[in-house]
Amino acid sequence: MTHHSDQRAYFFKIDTTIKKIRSSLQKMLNEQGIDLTVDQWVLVDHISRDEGISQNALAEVTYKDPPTVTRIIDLLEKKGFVERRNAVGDRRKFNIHMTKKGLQVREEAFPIVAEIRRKGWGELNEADYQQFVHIMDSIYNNFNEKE
Amino acid sequence: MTHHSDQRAYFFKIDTTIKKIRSSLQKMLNEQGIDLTVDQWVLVDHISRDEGISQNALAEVTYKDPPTVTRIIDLLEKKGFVERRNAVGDRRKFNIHMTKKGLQVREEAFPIVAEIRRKGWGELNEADYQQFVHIMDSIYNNFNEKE
DNA sequence: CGTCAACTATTGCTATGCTAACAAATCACT
DNA sequence: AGTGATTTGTTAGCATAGCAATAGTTGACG
Repeated sequence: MTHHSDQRAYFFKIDTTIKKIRSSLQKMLNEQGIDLTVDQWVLVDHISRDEGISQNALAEVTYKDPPTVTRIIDLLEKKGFVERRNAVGDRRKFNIHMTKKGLQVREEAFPIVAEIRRKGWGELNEADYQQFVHIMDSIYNNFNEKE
Repeated sequence: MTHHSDQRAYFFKIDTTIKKIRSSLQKMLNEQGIDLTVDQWVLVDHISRDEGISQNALAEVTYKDPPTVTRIIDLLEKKGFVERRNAVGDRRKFNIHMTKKGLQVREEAFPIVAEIRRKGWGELNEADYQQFVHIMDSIYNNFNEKE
């Protein structure tokens, strides 16, 4: 209790920081007239890097729940950005593919995402990045261990 | 683009880390039979440290939207943990106060929150904390600046 | 004073997250 | 083959988040 300046605040700081990043990115996407939410972008980005991925696999790599993935894919399909194709050999599965329209939106969004990323990281350097990864991974892993 | 190991990942890492902290805390609260969500806890904690605070002020200190605060207070009031009292001299405002029951829940939740906090921070030290604050604040502030 | 601007809280709408329950399909194992 | 367990995706319910719009008050200022 003694030596951590204000250990109490770390949850709060992470929370407000991620909110800020999300809202900045969302605002920028809106301003550019790109019809994607931040989470929809995350899926679009993954799908276009791994065409035909299944929904469960998508859930795993994006750390989202299967129900969440179902709904985001529903929305993306409604917008005509991706399509579900029946997987051969397993009638439970779908393979998710980008449409031409989806690939086009991805091209439009990509530089914006890169810009936000760059802007957020700012003048932080490689050593900061190493420290950052160390701390985040450490916190994350502390919750995977037994008592 | 060259020197940040995988700069692309920092958004993702923050996002998954905060989710992990939240879910661990929520699970612990549930296991102890405490009828609070993480966000409800955040408000309860603030209110009990600042009895009579207004909803807008609560929104500001917790970095939540006024509508979100309205709805969380609704839930807390329904559970009998807090109460809205009309502010003297301004009929638009409410002063939010803890009830006896609310203070009791807070006492139960407090050590759990402290334990989760301790567990998450683990073996990280004071220097890590300084770095952590530096990096998070830096990212946050980078989004408040003009171009 | 009187009007218009600003403030406080609320409501509605959409999206996401988490849990639980479920249907359909597939797998494992006898 | 046949039964039970597992996997895949979906649906439903609740909580949170953000945005827009609004009602009721209060404040500022000519």
